[in-house]
Amino acid sequence: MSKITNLKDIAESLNLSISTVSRVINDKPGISKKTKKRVLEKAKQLNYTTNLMARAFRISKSNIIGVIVPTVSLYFTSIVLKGILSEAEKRSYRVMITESNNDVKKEEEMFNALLQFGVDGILISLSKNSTDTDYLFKASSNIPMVMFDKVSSIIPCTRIVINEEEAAYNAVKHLISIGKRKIAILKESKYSYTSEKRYKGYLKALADNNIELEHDYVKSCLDINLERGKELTKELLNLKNLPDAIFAITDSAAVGAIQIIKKSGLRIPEDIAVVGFSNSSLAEVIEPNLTTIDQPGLQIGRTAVNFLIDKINKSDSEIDNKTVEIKTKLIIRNSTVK
Amino acid sequence: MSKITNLKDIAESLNLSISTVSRVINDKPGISKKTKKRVLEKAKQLNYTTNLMARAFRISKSNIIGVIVPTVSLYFTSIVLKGILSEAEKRSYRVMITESNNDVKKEEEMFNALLQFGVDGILISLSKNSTDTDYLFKASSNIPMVMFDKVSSIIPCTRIVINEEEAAYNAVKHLISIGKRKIAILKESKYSYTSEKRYKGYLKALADNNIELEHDYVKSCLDINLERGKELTKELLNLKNLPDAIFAITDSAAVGAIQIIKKSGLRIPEDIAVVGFSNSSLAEVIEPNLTTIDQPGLQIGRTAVNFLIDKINKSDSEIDNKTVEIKTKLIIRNSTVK
DNA sequence: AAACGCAACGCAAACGTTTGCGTAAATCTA
DNA sequence: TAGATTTACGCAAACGTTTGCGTTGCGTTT
Repeated sequence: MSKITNLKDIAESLNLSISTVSRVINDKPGISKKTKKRVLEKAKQLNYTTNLMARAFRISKSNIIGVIVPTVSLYFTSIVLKGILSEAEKRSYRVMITESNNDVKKEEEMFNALLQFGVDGILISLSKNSTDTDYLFKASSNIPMVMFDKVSSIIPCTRIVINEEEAAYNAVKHLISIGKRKIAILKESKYSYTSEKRYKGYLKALADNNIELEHDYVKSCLDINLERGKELTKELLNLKNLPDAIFAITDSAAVGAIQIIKKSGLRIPEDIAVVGFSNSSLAEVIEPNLTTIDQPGLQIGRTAVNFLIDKINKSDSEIDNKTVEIKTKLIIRNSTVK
Repeated sequence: MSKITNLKDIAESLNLSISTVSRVINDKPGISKKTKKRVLEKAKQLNYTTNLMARAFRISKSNIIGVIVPTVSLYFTSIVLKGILSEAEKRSYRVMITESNNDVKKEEEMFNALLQFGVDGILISLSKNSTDTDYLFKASSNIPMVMFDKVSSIIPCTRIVINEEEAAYNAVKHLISIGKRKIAILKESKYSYTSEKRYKGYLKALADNNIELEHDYVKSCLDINLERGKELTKELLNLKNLPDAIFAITDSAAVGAIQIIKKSGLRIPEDIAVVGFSNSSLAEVIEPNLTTIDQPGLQIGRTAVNFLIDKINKSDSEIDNKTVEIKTKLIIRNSTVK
């Protein structure tokens, strides 16, 4: 453990005061070129690096931003994180990442932990069933915060989202445009934020095209994934009146649906067309390739960070309560058209 | 911005000294039950939370661990991160995550940045082409560090890895056991650490079974992925003497291989069997399902954190230079057996 | 030559904690 | 009950920075 040199070391070895050394390190005015040069040389010689912990403590600004997500291993989330990391690095912020595991209690714990560590701002994607966001409401005036993906409309802060409803609407409209009218949906329970939004888009697309809602075609579960997608699809295939299309609110559920449909001997998309949501890496691997909504995670992450950092550096702490929508687009593949 | 209460606030409102308050907060001895109770009540009333930044600065221990990975969005990596986060949280450490993007220069930058922020230890998976690990060598005696996945054998620190060579050996042995002898490999260039290890396993399996190496069956590229897997497989299919099996050092490359083979009309596994590496989510989606090596990311992440934290809390800073191997297993699916 | 201005630097407090040491009061010992 | 020990607390320094203010010394102005 070789000694780490600090300002004092440099100051003493040059017969200067700590303040002077500090000022040249931070490039503040009022220093002669000569001493500036001497200090910089000595600093390099002793290979000084500023103790960011001490600085952060002193000026109470850490240059760290905290992130809370339900889980890091979901493909979409990991892409958003990549966007966050790359953009944060450009603006020389570091990132502290935590998981809530869709547990509101844990989410609040993480939030407070990040606050205690003195992060300058927080990026959060809410837990799926996050209903009691009381703590967030209180906190929203105390720390810069931006929400992304799973957001709350009652917390005053900026939100980076896609237009879930419109995206789902377009997906279903596409199904209708290829002649389908008996369209089922695989979704989550009504406590899931994004699921409800997408469900609304589904309903609106049906209504706009004079298709009556068939309740048997609406399949919900608590925590959707590939396995649930299979199960719900099995239930659909047991109906006397089969659907001719399935809109799954998640790519993995769509993949599960496709696997079951294929096993049953029905043809995709002729008998049943399938569309997913997210454009994950599975979409081009499953056969037939999956028609889905492209959800630009990188861009979401990047804009979220940029809005947050802008807010951090804006001393006027008017909490702007705006919602930024990132454009999605429908990627048409063989699960809906040959 | 309501005022954040600190030890002084509590002390003054109770006519106590800051030291006393600090001692009860940290549950140190030498405090009467009565004042302990008074302080705790007041703390709760003013909802005091300790300023971790100040504490970290004072005792120069941050309870933060830094992580450097090539990229967070690779499935395997995101699972490792999940393991790291969950275990770190259990031991009340926070995690700062950074990406090197397989750029050694960036990797060193990130390393130094983490040091400057005063992390207590660093978890690192090296860049693919990391040859000049000089900075790590110097740093290894200054900060607790454990490497995982892509490690260096010359840096003195503990390493959490799988036995890449053995895993690859088993994969190829499996191909041989089902009667294949013309076994091709899709790998990366010789500067890729894991690729080289797996290639060695491939070579050994061939040698142990008296199969001569056919140089045309060894296909390399710089940065392997699904697309590269396709290209290399096309080259293989252009040979006059076709291979009867392909070992891809990555699931995504294996998927690319399968897609090309299917398109060519050849049967899997009868004509050409395919085995991948990692057991990613693609493995059960591609058809036929992919035989592959399960690489237990969660466990790797967890053990890496635990070793690191143990080392952090062991004041005797003997750098133990040990390698921990996490067991892998071959998952046999339809890409090799019907 | 006195007065002034400015450039260049030093002093010292402050950020919120932790902790070694000192000390008063309380308790115990004989 | 005097002395010894223990209990319970306070004092103040320290961690490495940043920064407002004060202080030199020099050159410039009348």
